[in-house]
Amino acid sequence: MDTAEIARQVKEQLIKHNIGQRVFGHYVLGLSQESINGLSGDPLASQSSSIKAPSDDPSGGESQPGTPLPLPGHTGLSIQELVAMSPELDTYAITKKVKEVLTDNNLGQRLFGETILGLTQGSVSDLLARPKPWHKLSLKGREPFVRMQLWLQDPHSVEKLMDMKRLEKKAYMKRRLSSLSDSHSVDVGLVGTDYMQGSQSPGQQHLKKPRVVLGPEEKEALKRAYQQKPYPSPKTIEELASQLNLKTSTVINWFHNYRSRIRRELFIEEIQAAGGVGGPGSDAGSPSLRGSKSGEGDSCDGTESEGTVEIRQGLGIGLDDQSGTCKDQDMEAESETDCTSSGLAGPGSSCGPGGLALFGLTEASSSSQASSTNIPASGPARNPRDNNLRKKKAANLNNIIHRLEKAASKEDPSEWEF
DNA sequence: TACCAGTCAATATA
DNA sequence: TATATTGACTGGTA
Repeated sequence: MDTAEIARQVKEQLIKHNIGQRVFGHYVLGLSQESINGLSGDPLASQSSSIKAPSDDPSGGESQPGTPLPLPGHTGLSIQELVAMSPELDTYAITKKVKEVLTDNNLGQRLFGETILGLTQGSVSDLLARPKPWHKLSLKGREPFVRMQLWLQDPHSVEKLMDMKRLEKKAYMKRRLSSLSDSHSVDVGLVGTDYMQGSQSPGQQHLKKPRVVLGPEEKEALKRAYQQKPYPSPKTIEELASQLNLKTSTVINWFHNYRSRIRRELFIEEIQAAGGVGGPGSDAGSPSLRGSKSGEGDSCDGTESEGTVEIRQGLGIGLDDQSGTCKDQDMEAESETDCTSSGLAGPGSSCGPGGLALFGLTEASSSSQASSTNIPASGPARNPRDNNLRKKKAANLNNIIHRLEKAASKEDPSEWEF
């Protein structure tokens, strides 16, 4: 888009919603008012590539993230550079602190997400509740944590967010007033939740696909299928889909999501078991360890699965084995055991720095989060969660042993499979 | 091509 | 109303 056009539209929006250039410049672009005034070139190009061009008014209440605040004190560096330069961060401690600050100051996840992180409320909720350990994150995944860290370090962070909150409220009230006085006015540009609730054009409306909501029976069946085979063959997927009256893409998506969320839950379990107190993971609705767990430690051929009979009887599906790769178990075994149980960690090992701990507990955090996540060789279980973890780890160890044995039976090391 | 990480956004729940 | 959950999607990687 033409930069002059962008500038023109931004100007229009600022006037329309009574937002000063100073505020806009400070919060959105990290520039002074004079700089904003003189903008005729490409104001957004100087921002990090991850910082999307403002598509809306930050105080407009629209549920559209993408315009995080400038990085305090680091305006010369892009977020990617900061992430790349960042030392290992304790993501759990960061999210804990952020949650505290937000709660203490009565600041919402939506506002925080949209202004500070450039993420939606749901993503923020997810991040805060289930932070992945630093070393498990990609560069992109680290970005929000760096932003959070910088935000926490900024002495005026709360103050700025409060300002944003006030601005939002003001803009909202203004809209309310104007919509009351002119019920015919069509303000689709910045209508916030109104937009979400259906003020789109009819064209947009009919493009929207209704969200699929899986029923408890369907979920249960899928979980059982997962226990049988975390990586079902196309044939199994087809069968599951037809039995459950779902689209195959829905089944595929469900398996992807479930695998990924289970993996993430394991990180949380590990962190908590390692010393994190309370915090995330105490939820009961996550895909974590309630009935899906057997899939993780089971041998690849599913011999330990408890769902076999049920799924076959319940769905009439013969789960074929040919294409199951056991990759999920492999990965989870890696993430849980490869650093602790043997020398299996390869080039892509997920061990923390120096092989200190399993889930990337930073040196800083490892002191507070116990010395490691290693499986205790023995000792009484402290609570059911510990038992659960122990079981999982034992299952994963079995898996590793199983594969080691398989590997050992091959003479040529190049044939070894891990 | 299959899988994953990360995210959105609709919906459910507190 | 704020937060949590989750199906779907995008883009990257092996």
